[in-house]
Amino acid sequence: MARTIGSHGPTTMEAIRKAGLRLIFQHGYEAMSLRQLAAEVGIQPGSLYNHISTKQELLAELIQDHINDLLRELELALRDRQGPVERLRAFVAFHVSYHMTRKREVFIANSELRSLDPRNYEAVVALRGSYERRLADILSDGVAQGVFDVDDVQVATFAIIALLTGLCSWYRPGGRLTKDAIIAAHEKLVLSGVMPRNAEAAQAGGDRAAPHSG
Amino acid sequence: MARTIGSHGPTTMEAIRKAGLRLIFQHGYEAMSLRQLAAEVGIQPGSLYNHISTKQELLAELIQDHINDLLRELELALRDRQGPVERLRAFVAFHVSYHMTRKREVFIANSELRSLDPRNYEAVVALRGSYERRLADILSDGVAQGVFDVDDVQVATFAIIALLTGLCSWYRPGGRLTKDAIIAAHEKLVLSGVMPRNAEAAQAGGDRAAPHSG
Amino acid sequence: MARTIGSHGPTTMEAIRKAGLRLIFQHGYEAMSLRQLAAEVGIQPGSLYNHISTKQELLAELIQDHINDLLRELELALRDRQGPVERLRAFVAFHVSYHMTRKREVFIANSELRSLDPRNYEAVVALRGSYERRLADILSDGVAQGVFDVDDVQVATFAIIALLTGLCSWYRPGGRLTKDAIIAAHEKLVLSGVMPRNAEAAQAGGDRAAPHSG
Amino acid sequence: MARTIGSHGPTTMEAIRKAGLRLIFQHGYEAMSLRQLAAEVGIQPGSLYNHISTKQELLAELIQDHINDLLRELELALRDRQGPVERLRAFVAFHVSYHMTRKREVFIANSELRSLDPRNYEAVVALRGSYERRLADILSDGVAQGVFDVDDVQVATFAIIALLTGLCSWYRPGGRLTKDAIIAAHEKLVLSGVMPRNAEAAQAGGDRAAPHSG
DNA sequence: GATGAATGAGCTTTCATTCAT
DNA sequence: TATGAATGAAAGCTCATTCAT
Repeated sequence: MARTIGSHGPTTMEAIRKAGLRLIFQHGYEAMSLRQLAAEVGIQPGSLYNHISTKQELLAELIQDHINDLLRELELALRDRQGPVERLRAFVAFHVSYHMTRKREVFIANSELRSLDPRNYEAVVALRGSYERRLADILSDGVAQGVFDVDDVQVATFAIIALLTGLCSWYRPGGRLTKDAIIAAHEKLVLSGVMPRNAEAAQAGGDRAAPHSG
Repeated sequence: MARTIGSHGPTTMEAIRKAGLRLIFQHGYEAMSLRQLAAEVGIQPGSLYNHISTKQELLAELIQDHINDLLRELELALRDRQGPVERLRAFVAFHVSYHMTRKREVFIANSELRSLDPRNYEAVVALRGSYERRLADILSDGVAQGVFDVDDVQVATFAIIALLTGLCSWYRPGGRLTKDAIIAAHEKLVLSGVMPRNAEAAQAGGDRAAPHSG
Repeated sequence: MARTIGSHGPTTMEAIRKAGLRLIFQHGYEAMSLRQLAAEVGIQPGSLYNHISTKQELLAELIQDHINDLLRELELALRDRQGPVERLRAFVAFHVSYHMTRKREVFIANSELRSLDPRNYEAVVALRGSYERRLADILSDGVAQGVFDVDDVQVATFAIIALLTGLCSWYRPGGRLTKDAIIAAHEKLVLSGVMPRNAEAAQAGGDRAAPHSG
Repeated sequence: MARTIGSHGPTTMEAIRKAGLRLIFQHGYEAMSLRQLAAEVGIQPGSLYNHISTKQELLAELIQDHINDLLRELELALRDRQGPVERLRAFVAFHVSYHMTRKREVFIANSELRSLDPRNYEAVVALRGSYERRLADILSDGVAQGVFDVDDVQVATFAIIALLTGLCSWYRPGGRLTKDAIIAAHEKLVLSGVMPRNAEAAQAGGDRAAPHSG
């Protein structure tokens, strides 16, 4: 508990991750220098290497941890949700909500993929693929059951994820809209987008009190 | 093409822009070195400065030119289109089509904004704002006329643009789907997303033979 | 011919080689920093890279050039020399003489071999091998003709080269002995060492049971 | 052997010396990092400092201990040997034998002298001088008694030591020749080299006008 | 005696940029 | 317009060493 100069113990690694997240989000991975990072943390550049093995590995870790969290939490969010409509609604609500609270991780995981070396790149893309597949499966089920009408499930999957992820680039906490309003707006856009017109399919209704609305 | 080594005349600048586009798309602005760029063009690094004034200005020019083109061509695409529905359909078709043919410029203009210095940044963001406003206006009109039903025009604007722009990250020419099929899929997603349910709103019809479909 | 600041043109590379030779001789390759080298030459560290591709390649070049020179000049020194005795004498005189005038190159080529990366190492060792073979051939011929008497040609080859090369570690120009005296002393040692004692001089015999032979 | 990880007690120092010897022999003093050394020993870099005071002092100690051993054992090897010829033979046999069994120490003591700081350097060079003097004395005695014929005792001393020490750079245990054969070969070379050719063997003469003698 | 985290200096190398030729 | 050599700053990383625990 001494904590004399600079930071100590397990705390330092946490500080590095936090500062790294911020700096990469702000300037990009290539543009962030380890000198900057060290200064932010309050240690000497060389001291970073007591905690990370490489700038590249720091990036990989940040991205991989994020994607693992994302997958794990998606699992929780979808547990107990039945039927394509309810599951899609849950997916949207979860995705938007997660992206609002972990904007930086999400942004980095999307925009700095190209800075990963091939080995790390493959690993992350594989994980991301399994996230996308969750949505694709929901859409496929919906199409099969006739509750969704989409020309191409693949295209719709990419489009929906892009739509939802776009949030990161404009959302600021404390903005004009409440979290729930934002979630509701996206739910409506997405659900309308994939449900068949004219039929009264989506009973929608007031019951869609968002998960995560707490 | 032709003029291989030590290329000269007006061609050199064109070669620089082309190579710059490719390299920035591939590696990112920060990660692209002028040495790489010069090598790609077939000249010495110092010779670049006979054509550009700064790495920063090269980026700014590439992005600004792109956004100007985008705006100009959008204008053409919307000319003669009447009514929110038709105009939205035209917007989507134009945006998707443009993004398919100029993927690199689009991607750079989105992802390298943060690398612009403040002066250039402001200029570009302003231009981008006026592009977004075109879509926002269409949506507002549609809401006013009761043909669109969106919770929040601002959110919908961002969402639609993100949805459409996402295309750049997966589209490869010669893929599974034709250009027209991709355009159609996006039109359907977007239009459905913003048109009110139950009413038979979208008169759709065969007339939507896509602009740019040539 | 302007020569404004720092050094220019082909001269710089020559200055780098010269300074490199001196510094590596003095401190060793690992201990010589490119900052030192650049300072010695009168340019910035980064500017070295306009002339060399790598610290490693500089070393390799210095060593390789030396060995090539050595081989080429040995060829000249042996041309027209007939018979093992005369050829051995010429070899010794040449080797000693060369080592006195190019002490630094010789020393580096012997002591910094281990700092070469494998590719360069192989190349240099091969060249060195062909230098050694010249001596081995002379000895073999002499033995075949009965003018030399050595137990093992290989061992003798190594021993003679070591003997002669040892010169580099004590010779200073302007010392107690003239160049010719030094050459003469070495010729005598070597020639005597390999020529048969016509009488029964070394009674050798079983009594030389080695100390430490246990 | 045993005591694998985090080895402690008097053993650790021994492990450090052993590993240090190996690493310095292999990579050179400058190129060996204490991190490498610690890893080899199985402790953390910082822990080395419970055993050594400085990287420099470790080197000095290794070299000094070696030279002291060398001197002590030479004393034993020469005890009871009478007469220049017998003493020279004993010297050669001892030197070769010692160099075959302690190749690494010998090599380091020769090649890393320049890495010693001035104080340590002086001390070691003084010890080495007294080793060389043993040989010089033998040669001088022999010349005085007329059993040796050398042009210059100093040169001969250096040459013989270089010849014998060269062994370290090619000898590998288990090679083509037995230890005794190697010793015999060197004895013959050296003894022949310094003993007078009873006849007019080396006619020396003016004809040895050296190439390069210009 | 060992550890883990820190320091501060230094490393090789790359960078954008300049400029005389 | 192109070149080749230079600059000055900075990059990622390694080093010997220290020291509280």
